Amino acid sequence: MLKKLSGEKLGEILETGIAEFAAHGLDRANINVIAKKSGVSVGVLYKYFENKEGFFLSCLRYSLEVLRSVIEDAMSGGGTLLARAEKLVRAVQRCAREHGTYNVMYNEITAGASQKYAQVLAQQIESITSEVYTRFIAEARAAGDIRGDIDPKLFAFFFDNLLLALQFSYSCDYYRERFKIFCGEDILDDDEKVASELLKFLQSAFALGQTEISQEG
Amino acid sequence: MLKKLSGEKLGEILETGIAEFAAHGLDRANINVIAKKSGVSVGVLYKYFENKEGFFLSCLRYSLEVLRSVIEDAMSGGGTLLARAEKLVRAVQRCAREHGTYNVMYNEITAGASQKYAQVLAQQIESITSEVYTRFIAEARAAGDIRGDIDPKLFAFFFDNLLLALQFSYSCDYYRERFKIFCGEDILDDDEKVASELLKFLQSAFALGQTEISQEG
Amino acid sequence: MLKKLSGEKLGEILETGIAEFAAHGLDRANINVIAKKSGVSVGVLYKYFENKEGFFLSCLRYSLEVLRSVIEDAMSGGGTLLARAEKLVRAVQRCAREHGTYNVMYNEITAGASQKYAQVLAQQIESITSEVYTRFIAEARAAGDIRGDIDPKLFAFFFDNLLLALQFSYSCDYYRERFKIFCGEDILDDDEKVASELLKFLQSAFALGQTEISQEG
Amino acid sequence: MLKKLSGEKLGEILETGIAEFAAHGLDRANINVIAKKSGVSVGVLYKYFENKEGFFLSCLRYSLEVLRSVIEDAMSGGGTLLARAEKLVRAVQRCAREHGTYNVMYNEITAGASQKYAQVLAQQIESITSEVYTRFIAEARAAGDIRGDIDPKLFAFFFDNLLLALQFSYSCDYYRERFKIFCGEDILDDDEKVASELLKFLQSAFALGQTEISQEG
DNA sequence: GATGAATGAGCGTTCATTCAT
DNA sequence: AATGAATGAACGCTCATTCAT
Repeated sequence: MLKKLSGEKLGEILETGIAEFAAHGLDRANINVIAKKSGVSVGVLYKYFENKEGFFLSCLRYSLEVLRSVIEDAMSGGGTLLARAEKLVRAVQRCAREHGTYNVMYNEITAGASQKYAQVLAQQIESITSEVYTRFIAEARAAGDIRGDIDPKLFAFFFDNLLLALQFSYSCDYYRERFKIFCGEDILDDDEKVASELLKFLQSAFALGQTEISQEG
Repeated sequence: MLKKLSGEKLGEILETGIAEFAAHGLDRANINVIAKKSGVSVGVLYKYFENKEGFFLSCLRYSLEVLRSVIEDAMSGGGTLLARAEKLVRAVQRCAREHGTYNVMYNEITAGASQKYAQVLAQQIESITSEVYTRFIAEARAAGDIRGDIDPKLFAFFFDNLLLALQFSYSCDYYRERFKIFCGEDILDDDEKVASELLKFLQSAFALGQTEISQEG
Repeated sequence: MLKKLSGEKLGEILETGIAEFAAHGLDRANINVIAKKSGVSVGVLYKYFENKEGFFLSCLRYSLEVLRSVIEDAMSGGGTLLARAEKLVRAVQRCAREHGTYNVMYNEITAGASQKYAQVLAQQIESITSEVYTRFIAEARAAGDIRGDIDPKLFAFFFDNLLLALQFSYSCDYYRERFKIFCGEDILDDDEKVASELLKFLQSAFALGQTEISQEG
Repeated sequence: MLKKLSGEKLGEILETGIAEFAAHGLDRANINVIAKKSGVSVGVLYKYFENKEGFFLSCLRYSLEVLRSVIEDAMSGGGTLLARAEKLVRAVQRCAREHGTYNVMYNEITAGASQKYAQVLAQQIESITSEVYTRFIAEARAAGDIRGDIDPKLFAFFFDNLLLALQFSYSCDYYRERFKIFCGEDILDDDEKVASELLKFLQSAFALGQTEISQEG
C-alpha cells in the first residue's frame, strides 16, 4: 500500500505518534494503534525506528524541531532584551495553541519515563536556547541595557524557567489546571493580560538597579 | 513472615513506592517488586490500596504532605515578602536534598500518565499555595512593599513557577541536566549563589517602580 | 465474639454460603465474604470445613436435606400415584418460592464445577428419591393403577426428570427464562395452570393403555 | 510457530475450548492452557475473542449450532408427532455420543456462572425449539392426533424438559450417575430400551383421551 | 520491501488458605 | 478457641516485537 516512506508519510507517522504519546504517555501509547492510525504497518515502524523508545525519541525530536524554530524565529531580528522577551512570550502563547501536543511530549520527557536519556536529550534540546539566552543577556548587560550585578547564566535560566512554565501552563492538563487555580478560570482567554504581566515581571527583574531605566519601545 | 501493618510499615511501603515510581515512572514501576522491596506481600498492598493507580496517588499525596509542610514552615513567621521568598528558596533547596524523589513524583503527575486526575490533583495540591502566595503579594502591595501596578494572582503564579522549576531542577534528572547546561556543571554545588541570584531576580520583580519607575509602554 | 459454633450459628453460615454460591457459583463465591456476612472469621470456616469445596458440599448437603424433607412430606400418606404426584408438584412449586437458592445450588453441582464428586453426590442425593418413586410405580402397577407394559425404573426416571426440570424452571435464572419463552411471560404467576397441565401430562403417561382409566378424585 | 488462523484452526480452538470448559467449568478452565492445547498463543485468543467470557460464549454458540442442526434435521420431514418424537429421541442419543461435551457446556450455562447472560442466551437458544415444538403440538391437536384439552405451550415445555433431561443424562457426569441410579448401571448400554420407554411415556401423554377418556376433574 | 498475524513475556489483581496472636 | 492480617500462587489480559508471506 505504501511504496516509499516519503518525507510526507514520515511526518504523518510522527504526528500520529506525538498525538498518541501526548494523549496516553510513553508507556500507555500503543505502537499498533499508532501504526494503524498512521496508515502503515507496524513492520514499517520497526524498520524505521529501533523500538518504541526510539520512535518516541524521534517524535520528540521532531516536535522539538518545531518548538526550536518558533523560538529562533522569535529571537531573530534585534531589539532590546525586553522586546525580544515579548516576542518570545507571544510565540509561546501562539505555539501552545498550534502545537499543544508538542509541549505535552516535552513535559513527558522531563518526567520519569526516559531518565536514561535525560542527559542526552537535555543536551540536544536545551543547549542552543541556553546559549542564546545567556549571550543576549550578557550583551544586554554590556550595553547597559540591564543591571550589572547579575549572573547572565542564572538569569537566562530563570528567564527560561518562566517561559517553560508558561509553555506547559497552556498545553499540559495539570499545568493548565494549576494556571486556572492561580489566575482564575478565564485566564486562558486573556493572553494579552498574561503577556503584559509577565513582561512587567521580567522588565523589573532585568532592569532594577539601573539608574535610568527600561522604557522599552 | 506475618507482621501487622503498623503505621511504620505503611510509611515504609509508601517510601518504597515513591522510590520505585520516581525511578521508573507510574507505568514501569512493578507492584510485585514494590511489595517485595517493602517486605510485604502484594496482598497487603491490595488490602490497603484500591489498585496500582490508587497506590500511586497515595504515594503522591504522602509526598506532597511533606512538601507542603516544608512550604508552610517556611511561610510561617512574618517578614517582608523578600524575606519570606528567601526562606522559601532555601527550603526548596533543602527539601530537594532530603526528598528528591518526592519532587520526581510531583513532576510525574504533571506529565502524561495521570491526566485523568489532573484537575482533582491540581485542586488538592495547588490551591493552598496559590491562595497563600496571592494573599501575601496582595498584602505586600497594600503595604507599599511592592509595586502597585501588578496583578497579585499572576505575580503569585510567576513566583510559584520559578520555585517549581527550581524544585525540579534540583531533583529530576532532566531538569537537573538542563540546570547544568544553563548554569554550569557545578551549579548544583553552589546553592548559595543560586539562592542569592534568584532573590535578586525576584527582588527586582517585586520592587521595581516603587520610587518612580515602571511606566511600561 | 463467637463462643461456640452453635447449631444456630452453623445454620447461619450454611445459609449465607448457599446464598453466595447460588448468587455467584462455586468458583466466584468468596470465602472471605461468606465469613464476613456470616459474622464469623475465616478461621472458623477452616476449622469446621476442610476447604472451600468441602464447605460447598456441606452447604449443598444442608440444602438437599430441606429439599428431601419436602419431598418426603409430600410422599408420606397414601393415595393414588396421581394424588401423590399432585402433592409433589405443588411441593416443588412451594419449595421454589421458599428455597429457590437451594435449587440453584442443586443445579450447580449438576454442572461442571464438581464432576469429581458427581458419583458420590448423586448417590447421596438421588438414591432415596429414585427408590421411592420406583417402588410407588411398581406398587401402582401391581395394583392395576397404572398400565402394565412399562418399566417402573424408567418411568420413575422420566417422572423425576419432569419434576427436576420444573424445580429449576422456578428457581434458576436460565431455566426461568426458558420457561417464559416456552409458556409466556406470565407463566410464573399461574402455578395452578402449570400444576394441572403437568398432572394431565402425567396422568396420561401413567394411565394410558388401561381399559378403564384414571378418573382421579 | 507462526500460522495463519484458518477457519480450521478456529474450529480447533473452539473444540479445545469446549473440551476444557466441559472438563473444568467456565471459571476453572485456563485460557493459557486452552491456547497451548490449541497450538496457538494467548494473543490469538484475545485477537478473536473479547475475553474469557466472550470466548466461552463463542464456544457455547458453536456447540449449540451443532445441537440445533441435529434437532432440526430430526424435525424435518413430516410424520406424526410420535414419529417425530422418536426421531428426536434417537437424535439426542446419537448426539450425546458424538458431542457429549457440547451438552456439558449447555448444562453449564444453565448453572451459576453465567446468570448475567441467562436471558440473552435463553432467547438465542430456546426460542426456535420452543416455537417449533409448540406449533407441531398445536397442529397435531388440530389434526386430532392428540388430545384436545391440553395447552400446547405447556405440553411443548414438558416435552422439551424430557428431552433436555435425557440429553444431560447421556453426557453430564452428574446426570449420568443419576441416570444409572434410577435405571441401573447398564442403562447407558441399552439406548433402544430407553427410547422405546420414553416413547411409550410420551405417546400416552399425547394420546390419552383420544377415544373416550381423560375427563379429569 | 511491506505486511500484519502471531507470539509470549510480563504484570495487575484476586482470593483460598495459613498461623501468629 | 477464635481471629483476621498476611501470604503468594495463579491467571486473565496486554502489547512490543518478530518474521513468514
